[in-house]
Amino acid sequence: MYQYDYPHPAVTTDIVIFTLQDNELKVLLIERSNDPYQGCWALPGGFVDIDEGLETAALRELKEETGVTGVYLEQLYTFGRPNRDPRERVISVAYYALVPIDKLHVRPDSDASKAEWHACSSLPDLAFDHQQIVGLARQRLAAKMDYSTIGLNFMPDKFTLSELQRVYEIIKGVPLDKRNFRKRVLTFNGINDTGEKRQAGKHRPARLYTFKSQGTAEIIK
Amino acid sequence: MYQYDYPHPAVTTDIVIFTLQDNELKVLLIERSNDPYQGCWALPGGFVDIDEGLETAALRELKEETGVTGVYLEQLYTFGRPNRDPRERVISVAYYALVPIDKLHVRPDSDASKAEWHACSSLPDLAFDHQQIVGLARQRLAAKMDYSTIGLNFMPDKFTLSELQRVYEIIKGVPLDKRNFRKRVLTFNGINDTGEKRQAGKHRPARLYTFKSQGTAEIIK
DNA sequence: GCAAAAGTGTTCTAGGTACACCCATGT
DNA sequence: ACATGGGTGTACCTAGAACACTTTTGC
Repeated sequence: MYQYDYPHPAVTTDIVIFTLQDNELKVLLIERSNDPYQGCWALPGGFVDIDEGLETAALRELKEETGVTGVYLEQLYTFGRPNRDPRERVISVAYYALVPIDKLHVRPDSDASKAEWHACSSLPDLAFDHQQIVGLARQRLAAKMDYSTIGLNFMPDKFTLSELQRVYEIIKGVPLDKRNFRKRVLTFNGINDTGEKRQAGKHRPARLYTFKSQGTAEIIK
Repeated sequence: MYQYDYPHPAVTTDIVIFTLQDNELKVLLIERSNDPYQGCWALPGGFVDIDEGLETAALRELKEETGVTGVYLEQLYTFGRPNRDPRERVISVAYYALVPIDKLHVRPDSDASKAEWHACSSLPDLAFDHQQIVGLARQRLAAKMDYSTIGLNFMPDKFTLSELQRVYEIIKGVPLDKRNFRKRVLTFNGINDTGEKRQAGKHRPARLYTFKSQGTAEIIK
């Protein structure tokens, strides 16, 4: 039992974990095994330990839910509307993370009966105010695609420029011109030509590039 | 006495209140009358009531400290490093506000022995991690000046274009071209010519303009 | 008539957009 | 030889930057 002179809220982190799969932007959702909202889909997250930093808590959740580390993580917003949780006053510090396509090894932990990737374009009803959290995260992601290198964090260690262009097209939802796209990304010198090529199908092999600073998002322009 | 099965952190809001005075960007600081950091300068702020929204709490602090309402307020970031407060685990949701030059009627409340405006260029040592909070707020403000109408929230109800230009020059720290500046702000149709003029000194009177949507920051460009 | 801030257009430059063809490979 | 995606250059257009003089007022 822990006692305080004044009532204290509980503090959680919720984390919006994005990835790209099958040409779609997806978020990781867990099916809640406990009340409230039992059986309902929700964002991974949980209570912040009393001696644990906020980002540390988010990284812990991320690792527990997807097994990945060293990815792009950013604080999104703090949600604290009274009654957003029926149990007690809960203030949630939301984070969002970008997980490269090749790094995900989802292994749901004990709290969740299952964890699954859901396309952003057709999300189920979500517990609490998680719909709103996902919405804000998508908005932030889309905005940052324009003026930062955030998109590179979706890429595996080695990737082709066509793959990268596809990522931008999916998130922005518009087709891009190949020549202009290449001009722009090659002007920015944060990606390197590995010298290697990858053969995929009956056509010319593509050059492979790497992103120098995985896990970061530099502001450009 | 309030009891919980698991330890709960305390949650506060701290608020960085900016204004412009004497051609300088200033922040409102209070001198702490209680431990910890008694006698030290700190940001206004305080505990979030158990049934109070986060923004509501910030607005309450703002009103208590400066007596102003209806100004631009935005959530900045949530600071939660363990031990940032020596008393107990305290997670602080930081907000920042822009108060127009003519609206401020600072009246320190009981918590603070005094409240004073301090120039950002020469801040005293601050309590807790408040130096860091002010730093982040300044950074955000400077960035938003470039791509939003946030700067208009520093203006009184009626203002001249020269006054507005001066505001931008102070915050960006660089002189601006008068013709280009006027072209840009007049292209954006969120400010209106009142038709009135103001005589100030031995020179031609200046047109007075108003900002249509006080308390907001539209993204432009 | 002079000091002091208000007000007003044009030219130049750079970055973004639009656009079409050849190349390397597998079958 | 043909189908498939990889790779490359130029012309145009528009938004931002640089730049100097006239106007209105008070003293």
